[in-house]
Amino acid sequence: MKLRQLQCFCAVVDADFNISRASEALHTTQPSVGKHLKQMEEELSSNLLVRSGGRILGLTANGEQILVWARRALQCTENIRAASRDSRQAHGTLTLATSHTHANYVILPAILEFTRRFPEVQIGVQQGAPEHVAEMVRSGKADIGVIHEPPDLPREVVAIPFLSAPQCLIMPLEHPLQTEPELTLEKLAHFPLIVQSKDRPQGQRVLGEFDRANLSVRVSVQALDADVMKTYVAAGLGIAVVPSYSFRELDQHFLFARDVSHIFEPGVSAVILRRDSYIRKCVFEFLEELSEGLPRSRVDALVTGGAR
Amino acid sequence: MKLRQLQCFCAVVDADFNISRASEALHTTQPSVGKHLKQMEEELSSNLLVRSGGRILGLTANGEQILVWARRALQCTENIRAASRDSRQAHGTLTLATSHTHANYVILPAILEFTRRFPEVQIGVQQGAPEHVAEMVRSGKADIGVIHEPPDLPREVVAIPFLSAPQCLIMPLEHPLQTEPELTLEKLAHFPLIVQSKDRPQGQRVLGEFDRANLSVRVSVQALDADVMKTYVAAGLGIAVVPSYSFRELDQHFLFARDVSHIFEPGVSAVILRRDSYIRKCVFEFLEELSEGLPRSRVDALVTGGAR
DNA sequence: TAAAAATACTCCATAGGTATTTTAT
DNA sequence: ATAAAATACCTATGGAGTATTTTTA
Repeated sequence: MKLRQLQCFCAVVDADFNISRASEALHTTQPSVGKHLKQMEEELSSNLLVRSGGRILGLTANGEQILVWARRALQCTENIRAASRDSRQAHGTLTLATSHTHANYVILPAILEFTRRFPEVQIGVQQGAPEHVAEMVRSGKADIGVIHEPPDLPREVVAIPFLSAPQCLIMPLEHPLQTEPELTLEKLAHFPLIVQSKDRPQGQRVLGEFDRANLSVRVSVQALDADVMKTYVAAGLGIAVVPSYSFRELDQHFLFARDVSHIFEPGVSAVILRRDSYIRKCVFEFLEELSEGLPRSRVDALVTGGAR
Repeated sequence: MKLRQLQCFCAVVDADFNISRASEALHTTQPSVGKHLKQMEEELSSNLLVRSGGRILGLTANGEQILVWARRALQCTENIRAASRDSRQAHGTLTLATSHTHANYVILPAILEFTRRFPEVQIGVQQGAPEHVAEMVRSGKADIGVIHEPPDLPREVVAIPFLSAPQCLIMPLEHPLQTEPELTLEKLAHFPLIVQSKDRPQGQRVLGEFDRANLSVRVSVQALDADVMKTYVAAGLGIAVVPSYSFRELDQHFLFARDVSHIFEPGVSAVILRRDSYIRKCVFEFLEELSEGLPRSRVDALVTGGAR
């Protein structure tokens, strides 16, 4: 068996069972790919592809199984190359995919410290919705994803929680809730609320709490990140629940914040990493910078088979 | 990169960094292996092996990492071959590794039904201590391991619990505990006890219960399996705690059994499978025969990355 | 008839072998 | 002095390409 055979096999599947197109993708010729396939089937003495005359229609049951292993084998060789590249020079670009809120508050200190220690490594920060972040990590376009308590993730990816932040309620200065002796869900429900869009974990969590208590609440604006929410709250559009880390010293000039961790579950942040991929040294460095709870040993164990 | 290169690299590591011996293991020549290594290092433009003059002393840091991926890649190709072999004919031998007790009681019905449905597949049953069973599965000498609530397992292996059996107390006929209105740990402690050796999960569980209650108990015999325990109990050497499935209709002529599930935790049986290996169709067939709780979908999910 | 796969044939790279030299215990 | 790795050199396989035929949608 040759790696080239596996490569051709996967390429043909990826090219919708068109050998000619697969050969283009591999920068080679149609007869070459065709021969490799034939040879592979011969070596394994079993049919991998369903052929009807001159055309290929799909995979046999056996072909389906083998495709999985072939992909993994190729991924391994990719990882070997990546590991060597990484061992030669620790330069390159570290790509993070995250939410606006995390980019702005949670990972900023890590980025500052990381760039100080490894000025030769460029950092790219991509932003997007949680599913988008997960997809970027899955596809390898990002090295690390950082998001709130992830929804269901593709299995090629692992989430490692590293931060649990209490929630706080923010309101404009002079707001009646500022002096309210004890905050309850009922009391919050009297005021218009600014929340994250319902498809974000943070928005779901907050609205879900009202739902569960059977309280109807008026949502004045759906925003995407804590900064916008803060701006809107300061403008008097309503009150909002945000993770405590997003309320800064400076914000006291416009906003008043009160702890509501007795009402809302803390927001859990997790890093997302691709399984079964080589993870570069600089990724481990960054993770250790991001949180004490992400030492190389733990991350390694979770990404590799360990306590998956 | 060529699979042969990876093969040579792994072989050299396995041969304690002796190229000549590695070449023998690969049924080829020393210059051939040497050239592959050199070429691989060249392609990756990084040193994998620590050389001192003409000798190889060990792996570089990078070599260590790459070894892992190389092994996996080769494992994948092995799985591809296995999958094809399996798809051609579902014959061959299915090897089970298990404890005496499981062999005798738990898996017997599955074996009967399996051999009826697949007479062309031979079944080999190996017996051993739990660690031994796990090792056989790990090394590929057995397809399936079946043991009691496993201790810590090598990570190349997964345990899937599929049976939880209440414990029962067995005693000779006419034994005073037979008419005792309510069984307690204290009352059991008055009689000599026959237990599994302390290094077996079942023995640990039973003795642990007495320990936790700070009760001293006289162990008359340490046996290895439920059959021997039953024989000894019938011979009047003491009482014993065994999984309920090991008490059969026929045993009533010699023994009396009472449920003690309120005192002892149920015994959990699990199948042990190798991770990251191709699993033959007949293995899935057998598992489905063994328990309704082991459908292919679940097993597949656990053995592959899923909820590891 | 057009597009895709199979076939035929050529060429060259290279894997693998033998024989030999170099190097280190 | 011995054992192991590197080097030199040879051979044959097979991988990649071009050109062509076959097949089917």
